[in-house]
Amino acid sequence: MGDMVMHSIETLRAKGLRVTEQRRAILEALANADSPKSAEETFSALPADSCDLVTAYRCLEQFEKAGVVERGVRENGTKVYCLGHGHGHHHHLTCRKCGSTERIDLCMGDELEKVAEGFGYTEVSHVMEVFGLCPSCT
Amino acid sequence: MGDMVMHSIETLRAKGLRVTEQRRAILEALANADSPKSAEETFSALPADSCDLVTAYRCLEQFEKAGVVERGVRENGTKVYCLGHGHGHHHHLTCRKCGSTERIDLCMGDELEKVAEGFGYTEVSHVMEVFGLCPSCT
DNA sequence: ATGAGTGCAAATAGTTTGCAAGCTG
DNA sequence: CAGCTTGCAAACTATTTGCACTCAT
Repeated sequence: MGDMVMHSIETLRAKGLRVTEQRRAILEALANADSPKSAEETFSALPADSCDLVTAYRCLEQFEKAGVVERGVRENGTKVYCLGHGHGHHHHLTCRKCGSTERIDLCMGDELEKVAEGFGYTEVSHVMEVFGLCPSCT
Repeated sequence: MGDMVMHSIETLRAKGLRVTEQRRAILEALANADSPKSAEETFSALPADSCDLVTAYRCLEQFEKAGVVERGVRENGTKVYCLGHGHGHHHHLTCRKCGSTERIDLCMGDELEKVAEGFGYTEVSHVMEVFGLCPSCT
């Protein structure tokens, strides 16, 4: 089990959440993923019968609240998750056709926060996804 | 009827799309909106019996393909549309609680495109939404 | 006239909820 | 042992599709 997963588990405990086999499996799956995954995708990446799909949805939601995963949105609106700790906040470039992704470290979170504060907004967060056609799909 | 709507109608014609009463109504509704609207919201903003909800979905989709509206995604994944404000690609800051929005002109489209091209990607587009708690909801 | 566009009904996809039973701390 | 978690079924929301009919060009 990677550092990522162990650290996430610590965080869960620290927040009073329980650590079950299902949650471990989901964290493992996310840790092994090279791109953000939807609940369904995370679920299919799990060893057979690890848990119910509904549980995947519920855990991912909890994980997000606990801050161990970051949530994004695909071009079509599906929510996607990826383990955040250690990776830092980042974004993804996704191929519209084949779905392959690249990590993008470019982010203007700070600027956004500044602008938002200018409007008097607090607890600012943002979601950004970049899409295109990858070399092999062009 | 505003310039916005007229210009959009021109564009539709130019792309070989037909101009119906329903489409005019939808364009009007978007023109009067001060923030991006979902298909359902656009539909409810229409004068009674302007058209079917399904038609709203279909038109918005066509409008996006034709380039007369820009599409975004809410934090929860619902798709939203707005008339390209005088062409300026821009983003929105949305209050998580009351839904009010502010326009944000900050955008790093160019940088993104450059990065994406570095990966060999073409036809790059991006979606970004910023969320927070507005002054009155804090 | 002819094919794009529309309405209505019904199907999907993604996600959420209710409730009884199971397991963690 | 209390109550967070899970599984299963069912409900829901947002969106899409099939088909016959209508209307813009």
